[in-house]
Amino acid sequence: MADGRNIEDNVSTQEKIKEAARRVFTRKGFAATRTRDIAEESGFNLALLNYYFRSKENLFNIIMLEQLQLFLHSVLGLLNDPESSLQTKIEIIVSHYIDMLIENPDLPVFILSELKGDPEKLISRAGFPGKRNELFIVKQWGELMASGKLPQINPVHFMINLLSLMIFPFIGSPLLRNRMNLDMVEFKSLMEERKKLIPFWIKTMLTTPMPDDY
Amino acid sequence: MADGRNIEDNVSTQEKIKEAARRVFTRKGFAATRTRDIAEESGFNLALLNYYFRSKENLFNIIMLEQLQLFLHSVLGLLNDPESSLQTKIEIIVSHYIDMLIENPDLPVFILSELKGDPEKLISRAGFPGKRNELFIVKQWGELMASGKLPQINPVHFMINLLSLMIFPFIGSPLLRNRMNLDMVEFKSLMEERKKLIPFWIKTMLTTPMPDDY
DNA sequence: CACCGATTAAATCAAATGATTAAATCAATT
DNA sequence: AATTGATTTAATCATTTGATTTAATCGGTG
Repeated sequence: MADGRNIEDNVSTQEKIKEAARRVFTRKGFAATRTRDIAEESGFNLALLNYYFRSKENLFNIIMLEQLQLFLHSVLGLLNDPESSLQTKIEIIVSHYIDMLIENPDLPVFILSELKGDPEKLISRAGFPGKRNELFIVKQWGELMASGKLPQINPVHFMINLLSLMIFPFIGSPLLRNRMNLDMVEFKSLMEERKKLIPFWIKTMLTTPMPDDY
Repeated sequence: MADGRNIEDNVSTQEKIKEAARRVFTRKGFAATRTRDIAEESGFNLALLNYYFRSKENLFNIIMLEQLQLFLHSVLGLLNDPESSLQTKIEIIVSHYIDMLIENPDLPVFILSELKGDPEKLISRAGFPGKRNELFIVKQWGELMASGKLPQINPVHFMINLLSLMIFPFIGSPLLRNRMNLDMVEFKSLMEERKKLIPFWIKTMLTTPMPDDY
């Protein structure tokens, strides 16, 4: 009965198709994806794709929006939390985000290669937390920097570094694994290590003043 | 005469077509690229594409191989130099590589999204310097770590961090610029700053021992 | 049983696309 | 002037691909 063909079930199959579409789209990108691939991957047939979703574009937009949420929300959401200290904020974000990336290793390449050029249109449609100066973590960082002997570095560098150290390994995973002779198990183990290492690195980067000859 | 139509000139136009192909391919990827786009971009017509290069695939493989050289050689080549110290090696690599990325901002996404899955076939065709344990810089790093009080961290992390901090900003550029309210000029200026910052960060990461509670 | 939405199967369309061809033009060379 | 290779123009082909349609089937509900 859980697999029958009643009215309630169209939610389930519709969801199955969406899941299949997500897998194929994130693996191959929009242009390289054939609607027939999605149909096959879903276990249903082509006609049913257009029965539920009217077009490839439409289906893609739905997927993209959800994946964009997944990609941005956990980071930007937590980054905006006014409760936690800078240090714990970073620890939480890194741990959560690396877990998410291990579950969705194709996500970064998908987002960043499909978003080429005009992110505004899509992003604005999704009500994400604000830009640079609205982010609470930037305010925290600004106060910390103003207070003392921290190196005077544009806070944007700090954000870029945090994202780089978390995300890039997954983007470069195939090449890195090849060049470094890593199998998937070793790679995942390294990523687990980075949950602790990255917050430490970020902290030392922030708190170590640059010598004069730099 | 430099623009006439003699025998020598087919080198020039063949090169122009390849350049056009490089631009379109790196901007849109293989699947989204139409041979007609390349023709238009090159200023020549479709028939001439197949006159010089027999197929889209063939043209793409030529481009991909060259771009792969560009993407890997400067890093892997310099990484293997036994002459320079670790510190200066890093400084040189970062400076050169960021310059190259400013010139070719689409290169990382292109390489890393087209290489999905099976890098071996392409990479092996290009005789690149060796893998993990053959790289001289890894030996240097290993000696340094064995010698003393450096944190005991897998050297692979060090490589990953170096590449992450250099490459990711260009991969995430559209999104970063959008979220951080940066125009292209500010972005490039930040990347220039990073030529000095990244070597410093890497060094502090390497030489700062982790406290016990980590 | 009769009805109904879900789903399939198969055929088909129209457009896009990679590739090829043939004839013409054009510029330099001989 | 004749030759030759580069390049264009335009037409055409075969496939792929997104989309639509129609008729059939299937399973649960009333």
